[in-house]
Amino acid sequence: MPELPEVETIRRGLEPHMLGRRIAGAEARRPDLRWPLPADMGRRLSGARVETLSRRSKYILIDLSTGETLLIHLGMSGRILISGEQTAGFHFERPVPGKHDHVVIDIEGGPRITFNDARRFGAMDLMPTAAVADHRLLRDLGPEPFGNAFHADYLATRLHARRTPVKSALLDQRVVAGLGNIYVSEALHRTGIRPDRLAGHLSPDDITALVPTIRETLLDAIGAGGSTLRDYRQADGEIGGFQDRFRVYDRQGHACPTPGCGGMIERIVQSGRSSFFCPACQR
DNA sequence: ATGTGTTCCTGTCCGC
DNA sequence: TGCGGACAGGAACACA
Repeated sequence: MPELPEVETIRRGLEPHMLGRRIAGAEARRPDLRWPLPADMGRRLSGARVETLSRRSKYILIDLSTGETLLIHLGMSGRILISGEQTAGFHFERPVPGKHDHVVIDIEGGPRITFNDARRFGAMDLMPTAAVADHRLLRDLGPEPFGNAFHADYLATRLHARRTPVKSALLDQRVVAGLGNIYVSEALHRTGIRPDRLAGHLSPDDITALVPTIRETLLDAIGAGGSTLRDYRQADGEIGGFQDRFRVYDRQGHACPTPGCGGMIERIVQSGRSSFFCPACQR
C-alpha cells in the first residue's frame, strides 16, 4: 500500500502523540506478520520513552530510551491508527481491537496506537539503535529521493547498464528508496518518459529531468496527505487527497491531462504490475 | 550479476 | 445473492 508520501504522512501524524512520551504497554495480538514478531516485543516496548520518529524509504523507525529502535513496514495493506477518547482527567477510553489489529501500543496518558494489516505483508522488528543501518531490510536501500546523494550523475550511473524498463528500475529500492507503483507512473508521466523505455537507453536530459520531477511528485503527494485508494488512512484516520490529482495512475481510458496533448491513458503490465501512461506525450 | 515470475494473505469488485 | 476470477499501494525469494 503505502509509498513514501503515505509513510511520511503517517510518521508526521504519530509524532505529536508519541514523541517524548512513554509507552505504558504494548501487545502483539497476532505475531505472524510477514515475519514473526520478536517474541518479547511487548515487554521490550513497555516503559520505553520515544526519543525520535524518523522515516527511511517506506519504513518508520522509532528510537526508544531503551537503546532499541522499532522498525515498522506497512506492506500493501498496513495501517497505523491513533484512537482513544480522552475522558475526565487523563484517562483514555481504549477501543476494542478489531480482527486485523495485530499490534497495539498504549501511550502513557495518551492514545492507543494500532497496527492493522489485513494481508499481513507488513513487518515490525526491534533492534539495537546502533544496528539500524545494518539491518537486512535497510542496508541495501538506495538514497532517499530528497537526499543529496540522489542526483543526476548518480542516477545515470545506476541506470546506464540496465536492460530493464525504466519503470522496473525505479521500483527497485536499491536504485532510489521510497517509490512505489503509483509514484513511478506519475513521475514518468510528468517527465514525458514511457515506462517501457529501457533504463539504459534514457538520454542524459531524461535522467536530469527525472531527479527533480520525482522530488516534486513526492512533495505534491506529501502536501496532499498521501493517496487513499482502499486501505490507506493517515494516522488520525483522515484520508489522503492525492488520488484526486493522479494524472495517469488507474486512469486508463481517460484523456491525458497534459495541456494540448489529446492522448488517452493506457494500462500495460510490466513484471506483473500495472503501469499507466500516455502514448502521445510519453516517449 | 541481472532480469523475471512467483509467492505470501485478505478483501473488494465485476461479470455471469 | 452467489461464485469465480482479476486485481490491489510491497518486496523477498527462487530460478533462468
